[in-house]
Amino acid sequence: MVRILVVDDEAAIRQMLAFALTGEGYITTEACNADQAQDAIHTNRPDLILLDWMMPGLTGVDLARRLKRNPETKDLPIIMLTARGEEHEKIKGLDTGADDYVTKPFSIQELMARIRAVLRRSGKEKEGEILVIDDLKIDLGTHRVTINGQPIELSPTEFRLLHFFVSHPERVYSRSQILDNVWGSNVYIEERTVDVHIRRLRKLLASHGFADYIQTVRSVGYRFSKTINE
Amino acid sequence: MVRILVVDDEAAIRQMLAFALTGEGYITTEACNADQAQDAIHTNRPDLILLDWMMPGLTGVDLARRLKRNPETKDLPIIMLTARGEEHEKIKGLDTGADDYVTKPFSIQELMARIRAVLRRSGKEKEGEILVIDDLKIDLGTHRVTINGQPIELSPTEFRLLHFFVSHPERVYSRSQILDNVWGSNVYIEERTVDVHIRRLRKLLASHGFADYIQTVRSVGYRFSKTINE
DNA sequence: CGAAATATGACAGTTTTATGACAGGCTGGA
DNA sequence: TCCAGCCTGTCATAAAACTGTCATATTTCG
Repeated sequence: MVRILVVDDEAAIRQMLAFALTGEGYITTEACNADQAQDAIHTNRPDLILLDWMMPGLTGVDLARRLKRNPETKDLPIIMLTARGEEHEKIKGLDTGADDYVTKPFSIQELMARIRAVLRRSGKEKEGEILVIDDLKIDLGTHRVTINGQPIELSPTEFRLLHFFVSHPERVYSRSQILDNVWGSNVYIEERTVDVHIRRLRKLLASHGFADYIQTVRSVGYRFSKTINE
Repeated sequence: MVRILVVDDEAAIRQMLAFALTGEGYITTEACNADQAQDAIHTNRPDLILLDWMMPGLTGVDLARRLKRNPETKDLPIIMLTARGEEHEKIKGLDTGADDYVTKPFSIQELMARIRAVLRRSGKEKEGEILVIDDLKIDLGTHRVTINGQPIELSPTEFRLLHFFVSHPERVYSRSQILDNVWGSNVYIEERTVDVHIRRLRKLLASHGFADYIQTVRSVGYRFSKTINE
């Protein structure tokens, strides 16, 4: 489950990118300025950032520099979107810390290729990763979940939800945070729907003896935790 | 538990904001003019102030300046609400000391994003904090309370109440101050209700060997304190 | 002792979450 | 293209959990 944050002040471009990325199986979040972007990065850390070079207010370059300066965010890969007129080479020389550049207008294929390349370089790619918690294993490469060796059949959404929980254990997430992380922002879905998916996931896990890991934190949200609370 | 003070002379706007903020998990207090605001700031220090720029009497700008001049309040982040006609740029130049500006009409999302951004900058964000007093730990990230490692189950209100006490120890609070801080102002609740919640919290803490920390100060209120008084 | 203030236990109304059912959408095949 | 079957988002409803208030004890203090 790779999450991509799209930062661009033009709604049309954001939407186009979101559409294309979603189609490729990425989860997208949008921000229309640097502030919103920072916000999104903190509440819902993406795996990669597509950043428009020109934006009103804090520009993409500034934001990139700032992110690269902060140790907490400096490993977040950034792909900068630049307009043709802006002289690629010159920009590259600016030492913004971006990991790659794409010149508008660009083809979707080209962008996707670069995204994959950057993700591969940053090691964030899904290949080969295996998450383990107790007897639960999530193999991202084969997209397979097993408990104690026994495979479990999960629907796509269940898989993403479990993946999210396993990679963010112990912390409470509100329903809307869960929606953002698992469904991607810019979807409008009833918050209660999260409950339903939680139930489905719980039922599946329970039927394999892996119960009580998804805990309800009343009036806050849910938490995935090994420590059973009494 | 982040508290936000909303200062605006129009009741409708105050209510709308209070509703939206409460929905996001903030505790809100309202004031309809600068005087009330100052009052509220002293009896119930907020973590952030939403301040209308135009108000009868002392305007938002004046109040902001005053707060920023006072060393005790100068670190309180302020977000100024301005009407469109008021020329953003000009206002920014006024050196009011506000930390950010939002132009009316604004979208709730935008406001929330800016609030989070400002809170983040001021380090007041809820994430990751862990409060400790003796063997009592409150982990805001996982929303978990433990005594000596043993988890305690608290209801939402109990959690907020304990959180408030632990972050404001060694000081007496009247029942109405407690109501303001834990329930938010603009709720109409019997003062005696505080007693009941205190009792519930005491009982829970006592059952885990953490008794006598919440002390009754007769005819004044309650105090959370390590130093047991005789 | 008597008034005032606080602690308690019980309770009913609310709020929040869990569940079961369902219909539209989508997918892969026929 | 059409169909069967799986996914999914939403509801209505049931089930829990939480809360605010009261009436009634207890305690405190002059």
